[in-house]
Amino acid sequence: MTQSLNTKNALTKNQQLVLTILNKADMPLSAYSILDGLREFGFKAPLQVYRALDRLIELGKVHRIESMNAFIACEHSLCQVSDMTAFTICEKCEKVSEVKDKELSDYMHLRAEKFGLHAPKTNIEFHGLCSDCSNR
Amino acid sequence: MTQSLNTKNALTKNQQLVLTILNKADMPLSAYSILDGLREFGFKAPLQVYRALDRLIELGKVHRIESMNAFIACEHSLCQVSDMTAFTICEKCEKVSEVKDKELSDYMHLRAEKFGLHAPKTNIEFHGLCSDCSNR
DNA sequence: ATTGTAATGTTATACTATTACATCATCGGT
DNA sequence: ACCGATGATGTAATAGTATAACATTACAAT
Repeated sequence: MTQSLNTKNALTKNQQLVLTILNKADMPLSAYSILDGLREFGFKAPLQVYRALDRLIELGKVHRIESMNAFIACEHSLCQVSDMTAFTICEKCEKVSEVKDKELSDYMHLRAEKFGLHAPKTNIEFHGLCSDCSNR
Repeated sequence: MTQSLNTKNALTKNQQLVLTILNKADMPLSAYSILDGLREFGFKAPLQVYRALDRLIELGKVHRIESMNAFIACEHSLCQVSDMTAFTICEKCEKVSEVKDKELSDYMHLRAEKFGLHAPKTNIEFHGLCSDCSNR
């Protein structure tokens, strides 16, 4: 049996295109700016973007920045699915950085269970001034 | 001098209406469902809702549930402005509860500074199964 | 009374996301 | 090789969320 184009983890063409444009960007992109960026590769409708994003998020390769309605490529590891994501967001320059912090992640997991929540997936968004902006 | 209708903290009529409908609801409401609920009180346009929400959020009386594009009244205290908000969100019954946890809040503040973020405002959204739903 | 400020009203428009349905490709079993 | 199931894709239409721009009103301070 030949390997399926999409057994479990391989990305489809559309997913690959969306991931590539997100990896190139150094900031979160909106779904529609991804669409515009991919028109030259044949994208024509928002759904093509949203479908790819859904899958990439499921795989942990992309995260959604909830407070911005925008999407960013995972900066960490081999994109394993994690139960916690955290981001710092500068209110001035809008720089977004993903935070990976095992201690924070463990702490959050404990907290969530303390609150009676099972199988938690936690998202944290820190809004403030990044060090560059606060030094100016 | 008579007290201004809106010196510093008093709410305007529109703000009061929006806050009231949110207090009555036991779940987050979208801006447009707030609008619909307030048509009988003369609301006609989304902006009336969004403007009131902006102010109420500024005052800490309302929070935005980022992952739902919806709004919920603050359940705590005298609605003082806090630098951290946290919510548990059940993926099954969609119940949303605000969490107030001084230890968590302090911890987050330390973390944010460790990440080099100044004047942080942090939002946490815990997604999972609430105890009711996970017991079924 | 005049004026500055904030709140409001109103229309139009921009931005974000999903539904619905048609088509195509691939895989597994016969 | 055929068939049917499944998943990916394409496309159009529509639903849902949020803001821009500008006109108007209310009120308190001078």
